[in-house]
Amino acid sequence: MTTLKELAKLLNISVSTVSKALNDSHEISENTKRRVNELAAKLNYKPNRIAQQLKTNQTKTLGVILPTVTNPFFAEVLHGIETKATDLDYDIIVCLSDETLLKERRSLELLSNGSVDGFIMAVARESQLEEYSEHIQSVIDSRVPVLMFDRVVNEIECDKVVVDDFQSVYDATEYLIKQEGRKNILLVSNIEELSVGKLRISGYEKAIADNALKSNVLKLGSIENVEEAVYKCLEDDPSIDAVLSIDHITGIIAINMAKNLKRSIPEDLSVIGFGYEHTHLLSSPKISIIHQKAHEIGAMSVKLLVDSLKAEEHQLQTIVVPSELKLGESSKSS
Amino acid sequence: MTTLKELAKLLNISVSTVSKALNDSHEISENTKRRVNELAAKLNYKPNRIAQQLKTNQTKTLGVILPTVTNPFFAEVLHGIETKATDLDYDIIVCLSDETLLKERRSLELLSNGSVDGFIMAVARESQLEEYSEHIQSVIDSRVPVLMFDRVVNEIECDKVVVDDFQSVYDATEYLIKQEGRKNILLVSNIEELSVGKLRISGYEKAIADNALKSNVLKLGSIENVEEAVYKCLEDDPSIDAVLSIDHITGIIAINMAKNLKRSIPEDLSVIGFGYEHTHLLSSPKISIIHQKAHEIGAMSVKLLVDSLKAEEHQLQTIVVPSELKLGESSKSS
DNA sequence: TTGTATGCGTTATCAT
DNA sequence: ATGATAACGCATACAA
Repeated sequence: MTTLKELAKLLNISVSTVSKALNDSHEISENTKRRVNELAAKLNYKPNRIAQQLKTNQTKTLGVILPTVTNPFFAEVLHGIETKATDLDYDIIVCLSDETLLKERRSLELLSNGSVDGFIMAVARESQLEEYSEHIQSVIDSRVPVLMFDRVVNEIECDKVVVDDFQSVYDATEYLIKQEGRKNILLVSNIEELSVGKLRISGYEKAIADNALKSNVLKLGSIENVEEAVYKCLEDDPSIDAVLSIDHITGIIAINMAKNLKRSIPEDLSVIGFGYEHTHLLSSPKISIIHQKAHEIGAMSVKLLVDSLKAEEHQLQTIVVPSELKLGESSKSS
Repeated sequence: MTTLKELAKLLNISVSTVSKALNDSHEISENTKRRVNELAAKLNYKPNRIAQQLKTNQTKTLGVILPTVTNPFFAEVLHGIETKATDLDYDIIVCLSDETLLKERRSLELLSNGSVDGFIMAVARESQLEEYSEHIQSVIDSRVPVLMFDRVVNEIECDKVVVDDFQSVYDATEYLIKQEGRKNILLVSNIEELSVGKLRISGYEKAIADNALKSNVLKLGSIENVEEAVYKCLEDDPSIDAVLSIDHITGIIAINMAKNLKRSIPEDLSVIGFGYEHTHLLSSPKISIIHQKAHEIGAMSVKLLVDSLKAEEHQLQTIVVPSELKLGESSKSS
């Protein structure tokens, strides 16, 4: 790697002159600038990023801690984060907690030594179950800003970007009832123990209660054979006329099982699930989804965090990114 | 952030004594070590990573450049990379090229200024189509090691980790012919223009030729309505008794379309696709897949790159990670 | 217009 | 056993 010192020596001028020339300082003569820039270009000089970071005491890097990246929701959030960060001239260091408290904690500790200017994170499943968050508070106390998205800890005061979990499911349930005249809506879930799962189920329960219907919830979080469970549930109760899945997988399974049971979709049975960019491609008929704007969630998170990094006075915010009901072929259009 | 200097001042000793004490140097008295360590713990001192990087001239960070992360293959590779890197005490900076040459090039340039000790990358679709790779060669020339996985540029000399694309598809085709007695195998693809796509198709063609059968290839790369195209193809030719998809999506579509056409799977029609961890969950019957060991590919890549970083003399290698045919319910067991 | 000196936080070498 | 000094590469306040 070429350094300022090398350029200076080759040109027989001082390091600071070279530095100023490269930064186009008005103190430097055009002639010198030209000479410096030519040599720099020739030797492919690039200012050493590490040295700059040490000097300016900022890394222009964000720490991103995700529970997993094989879940398409988080994959798409990551895409949004990466795109916006690149836009704003930030790098991202990515850590995966694998849904464990241990790795989440370790990553936070390891990176809060000046490696990053701030964190964007969604809390690991285990951390949520154990309701443990001291490791996160500790980072904030050490004055490294943290932004939480999707899965958040209410007790911690920090910027947050969340989905309208309650409302979107409430609305979808209302849609099935009011627009499609469904009476027996089965809610299917494999994430009932997560904060977002609870909110979504509440949205469903509220809509069901508001319409004086009977709640019907199938929790699959700890079940081995999900397909079989869904199949049996549908088989046992032929009066079920709609399935509302609150995750990105059980909705598709419900469609497949319903077809195996010879139920017509959407005539006999409507199916709505949660989904992302290409979810609908994977089912026939194409599944209707509550589309979480995952990309946008990621982008918003970066924007909010970087804004707070720049501002000296910052008001903590919680931004709600509304979801959108995207009708496919697995439910009737109104 | 607490620094050595602050500790030194509080303890009325010199910076270098503090540094040595914290590094458990034998030159320092036990008593001093104790005092220093206690204060350091109390103030939550952590050595500034950036300063260490500048000093040692290594970042312990790898640049990871992926075409996309919403494709489950790359998501799982990323998981493998992250896990192994954490293991070996490396961080990863992740960039997404979005399949474009522009972003790939930009990321490479931006990070080859001392930000990372080496790169792990899969070439963007656009770079492959345009057969442009000077930006990669240029990084290597500047003495920053690059490792390519999956989608590689043959002309560039560097470490590589690849899948047995040709062989795995050859074997799967043979399996359909020999074990299941299939005669009219339709190959379905939406990645025929990529290096890996070409290799996979060659594997198929070879097996077909070796068995004196008729080749039947459906290329969907630029098609709008994939479902319709697959449906029509199956409808038009009832003699098709097997589908071999070389990507992770068209196999599932083929199953759905075949069911719509009332073909029995696997009695009338076998389906084999490419897949990853949870692919089989998304179809009924569960799809048989050529399972690319994506996680392992990521882990191997990190190991190979880090090894080369440590060695002063390094022999370039190309490692082939064999795939595994995992039978689901969409093909007959032998 | 150019050059000198200083400091970012750490570590290593060389005194004391 | 402890401390002073230099160095990593860069940027900037200050001198010349």
